[in-house]
Amino acid sequence: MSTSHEDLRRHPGHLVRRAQQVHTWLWSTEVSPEVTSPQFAVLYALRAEKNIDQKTLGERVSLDRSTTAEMVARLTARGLVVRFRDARDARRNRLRLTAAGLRTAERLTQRAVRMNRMLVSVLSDGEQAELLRMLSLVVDADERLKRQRQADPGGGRAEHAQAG
Amino acid sequence: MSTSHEDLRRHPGHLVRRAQQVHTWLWSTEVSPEVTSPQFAVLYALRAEKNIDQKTLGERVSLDRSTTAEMVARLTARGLVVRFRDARDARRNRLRLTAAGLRTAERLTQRAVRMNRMLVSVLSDGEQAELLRMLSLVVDADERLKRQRQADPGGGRAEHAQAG
DNA sequence: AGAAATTAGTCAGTACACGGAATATAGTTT
DNA sequence: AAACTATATTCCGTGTACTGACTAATTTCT
Repeated sequence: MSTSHEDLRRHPGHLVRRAQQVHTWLWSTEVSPEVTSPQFAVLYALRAEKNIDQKTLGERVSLDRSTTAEMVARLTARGLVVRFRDARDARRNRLRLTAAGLRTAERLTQRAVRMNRMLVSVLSDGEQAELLRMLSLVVDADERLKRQRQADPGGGRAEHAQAG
Repeated sequence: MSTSHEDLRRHPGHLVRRAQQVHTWLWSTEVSPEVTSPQFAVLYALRAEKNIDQKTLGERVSLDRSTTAEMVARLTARGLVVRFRDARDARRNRLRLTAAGLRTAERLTQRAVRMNRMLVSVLSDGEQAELLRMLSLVVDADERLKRQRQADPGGGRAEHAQAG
């Protein structure tokens, strides 16, 4: 006991990082080695909404402007997405899936669903639902907190009370 | 509803990625902007075990060889860690915290614990324990699967049955 | 209309993360 | 001892992710 490196493994933050690592690995082996999970998220979002701009896309897939731009550039280079300046508002890049992009999105959706089942397959169905619910709660609450603070830095009452 | 971009937000994998994002942000605002969470993990592991080599360190904090090497290089450059060749086995880099590294590790441990409480503070105490338990189960199972497959590629029975 | 503020995107810099190839050292076989 | 194998690290290339500074276009205010 008390080999204190075990403590770390009980920190939610560290656990989440490890969870993401196994997810990335499972994705590359079970879904696709060439299209990454965030790239798929982009294709998926572009399939759902036609001609959105980069900012909106970033919001949909939870990526900041810089990362979104890079990712779109990569997907464009590979012929899965097209990018063109909006005529009405020349600040915006509008985005659209190519035929190949659409095919890829559809093909990988099946596999992604299967992989996600694998990822949490040690848990019972009830536990899986619980995990999903709790993760959503945590993410939504913290994203809310982040937006709040960024809008009003240093202001407002503390919504996140720390235990203890 | 059926605005299908909401589907993504119910994929465990995607949720885990977002969870890691909010964790990273909360870390930088609540624990330290200059020492990152993975860097802290390294310091923490080095505090627990003296003079371990890079490979062992990587195992403790769940990082691959390349990333471990880079991180150690950064921490060395900042004077938090020292790295020296093992006399008995000249392949190995042995690592040790400096006095400053130890101080940093100890100072940040308090804050890390507090931040982790914040991260999951939308959940009740019971839920937090459940989340921790389930995440650990998922991570351990998938890491086991990964090691298994890497040791014996293509062999063995499928331990992870996919639902459906 | 002109100034000021806002907004979208780019660019540069830093850090995490991984796989494959190359290198060096160590251990094992014959 | 030479040949082979295993191991630890490094190096290279790619991709994700964020911040801050900058540019360009639009909107708002006066």
